[in-house]
Amino acid sequence: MENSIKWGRTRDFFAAQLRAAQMNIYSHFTEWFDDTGLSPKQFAVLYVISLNPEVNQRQLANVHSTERAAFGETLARLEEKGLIERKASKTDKRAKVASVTAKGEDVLKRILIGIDEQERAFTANLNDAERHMLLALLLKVNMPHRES
Amino acid sequence: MENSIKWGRTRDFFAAQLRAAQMNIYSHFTEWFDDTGLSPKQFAVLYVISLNPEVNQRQLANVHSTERAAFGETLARLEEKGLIERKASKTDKRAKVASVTAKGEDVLKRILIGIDEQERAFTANLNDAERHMLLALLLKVNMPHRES
DNA sequence: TATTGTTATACTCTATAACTATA
DNA sequence: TATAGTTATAGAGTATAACAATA
Repeated sequence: MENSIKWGRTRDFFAAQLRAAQMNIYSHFTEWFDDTGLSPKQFAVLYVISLNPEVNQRQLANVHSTERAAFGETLARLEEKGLIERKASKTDKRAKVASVTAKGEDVLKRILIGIDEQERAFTANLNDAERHMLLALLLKVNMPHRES
Repeated sequence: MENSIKWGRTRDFFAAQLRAAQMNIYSHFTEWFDDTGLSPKQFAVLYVISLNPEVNQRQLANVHSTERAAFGETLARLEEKGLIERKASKTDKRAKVASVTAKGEDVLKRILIGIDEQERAFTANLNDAERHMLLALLLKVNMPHRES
């Protein structure tokens, strides 16, 4: 019964395979780093803030291809967890700059120590050459390209 | 200023690149097929239903790796749009089977006609060999593998 | 006038738990 | 007892529009 499902061309569609891969890595990541309570996006945001402590919210939102309004919510969640702090920019009173707290640095460090192993485990079906190829192809796809 | 953002290892992480790719194709798909009002997932669900009109909701949910409760909501949205119908199974009074309406078939047809062009446009940075390679690698990653 | 961040609003997707009808 | 589907609840993520403060 379960085996009689017809898939048609489902497996040929990038949209479907990318979505499946993204859901899988989301689950894998949150399970692997369960103690931190962070999602892949929250980790990425925390990581970029730690590298750019003087950057304002709009710039951070741009980096993560997210609207200002939605991105403010993401930052609010990180702030509620005590992982970042926000304060007014010294040079522009409209802007806020975020910085990672000591607790945030600790969480970040734990993920950075484990992330390579986590990603290798996630891509356990691939050998090293395939792993590098997949990452390179994803980067290439994600590069901005001319509108058709 | 915008250019001084430090990315660190962000571009090395599968989690970040898969998430970016999935967001990009979601935007591209919904823009390309704006007149249908469907998301990639809704299209995939509609497509699988059209191929498997006698399959119940639990089986459909399994195909799409979604919990029964959440999947019921997805079907409810398709039903509200008049693209599918649900009726009780003849063989199991607990179960429901979904089928695509005439309107649903029309929407599905429009997407299926354009999907190859849409996916080629989305992967405009890749040549044919790279495109096939990317899809093959995604399929391989998405294959179930042993727990470590 | 334009920009930064916020608030309000809305929709999709995800999950868990408890419920009902049936098997 | 177990299963199919629903409802209730919660949270993350996404987006648009309107607003106050500032540039």
